[in-house]
Amino acid sequence: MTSVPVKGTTSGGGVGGGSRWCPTPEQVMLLEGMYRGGLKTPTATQIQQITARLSIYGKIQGKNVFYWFQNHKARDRQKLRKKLMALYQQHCLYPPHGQSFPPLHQVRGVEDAPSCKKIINKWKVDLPSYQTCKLMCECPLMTMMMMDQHGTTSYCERVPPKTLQLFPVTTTAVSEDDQSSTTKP
Amino acid sequence: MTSVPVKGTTSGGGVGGGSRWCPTPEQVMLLEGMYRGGLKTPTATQIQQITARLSIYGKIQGKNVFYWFQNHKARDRQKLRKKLMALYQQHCLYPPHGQSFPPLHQVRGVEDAPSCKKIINKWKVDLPSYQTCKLMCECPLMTMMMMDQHGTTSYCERVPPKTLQLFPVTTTAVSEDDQSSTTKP
DNA sequence: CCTTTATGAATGAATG
DNA sequence: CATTCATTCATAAAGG
Repeated sequence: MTSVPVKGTTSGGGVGGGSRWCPTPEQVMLLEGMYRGGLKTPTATQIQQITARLSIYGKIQGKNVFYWFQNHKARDRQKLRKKLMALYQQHCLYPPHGQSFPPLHQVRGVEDAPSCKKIINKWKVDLPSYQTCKLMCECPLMTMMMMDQHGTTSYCERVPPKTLQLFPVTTTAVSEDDQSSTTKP
Repeated sequence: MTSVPVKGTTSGGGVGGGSRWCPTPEQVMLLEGMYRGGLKTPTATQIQQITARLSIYGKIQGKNVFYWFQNHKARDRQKLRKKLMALYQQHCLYPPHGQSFPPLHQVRGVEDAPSCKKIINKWKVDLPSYQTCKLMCECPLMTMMMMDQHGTTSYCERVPPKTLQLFPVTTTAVSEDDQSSTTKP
């Protein structure tokens, strides 16, 4: 697997410093290692240390590390949430009467679009995504869907490992994953 | 990061599966309809529903819908911004002092910072590019440039026309450098 | 062929 | 934290 672009141009190399941080493969690798290792939300101190250590591979700032973890975790959860939602819909929420799906209606062209604002509200008829997720997370279904979500989920954070570990985090071929979309070559 | 496809070219062994999502005309039509109808940023739930509905026209996944809206809006905005910029330059308002332009998003400076939770405040030395745009969008000039897009631009969203200065001259130095102790948890 | 354009995808950076 | 924005990357299609 070829690695990331690594491209020599643009920022990465630490040009005048106008662009955004472009992590080197080494940095990414290390960051991911830490993340998988369980570090999900580094403290200020940790961020500093990490920054220092990674700086030997390329220009990097504390905020980069900070954001990296923020984003990584967020996207991780986001994916999870989406899957849950999909499953949830597919399993529990059938349309009231076997009809297609309730909320969405043909929003044809602009012509008669009934005051956009309305539409938006119309669609907004969903339940708070966050709460929904929370609730759903408590439902056993979660187990199912976690199945294909590789075991990036580590122990630390929140509840102490004591509780339980749904799956043996066998460090499967992490990466790639995604919604199994169109298997990337 | 988790991936780094980089797939050289055509997956040799990759199943004929397919690379990325290729929306069918029907899907595109519906998506555009919704977009024009006012839906610019669907919620997670909406994405799921849309996905379900569009799936009868062809293979599609939640993330595709998500990205579609994301990109569509972004590009829409980008074009708008460009036009505005052009008009802006061509007409009135020259930079206060022969300087170039108000950097739409020049983030710079901000050196590393140790603080944790509040790190953000530390590097928060840039100017709000988004707001700038917003302000610009509210300027009457907008009307002009919208001309050639026919009604594609939905009439909803944002605030109603109002007269106001094009640019925030409030560049009040943010030199506030007091960092006292920032009691960090 | 090689550039240019359009667009799906990914991710760094913010904001609230 | 969840969401959103801006940029950038990777490709496929279109045009010279």
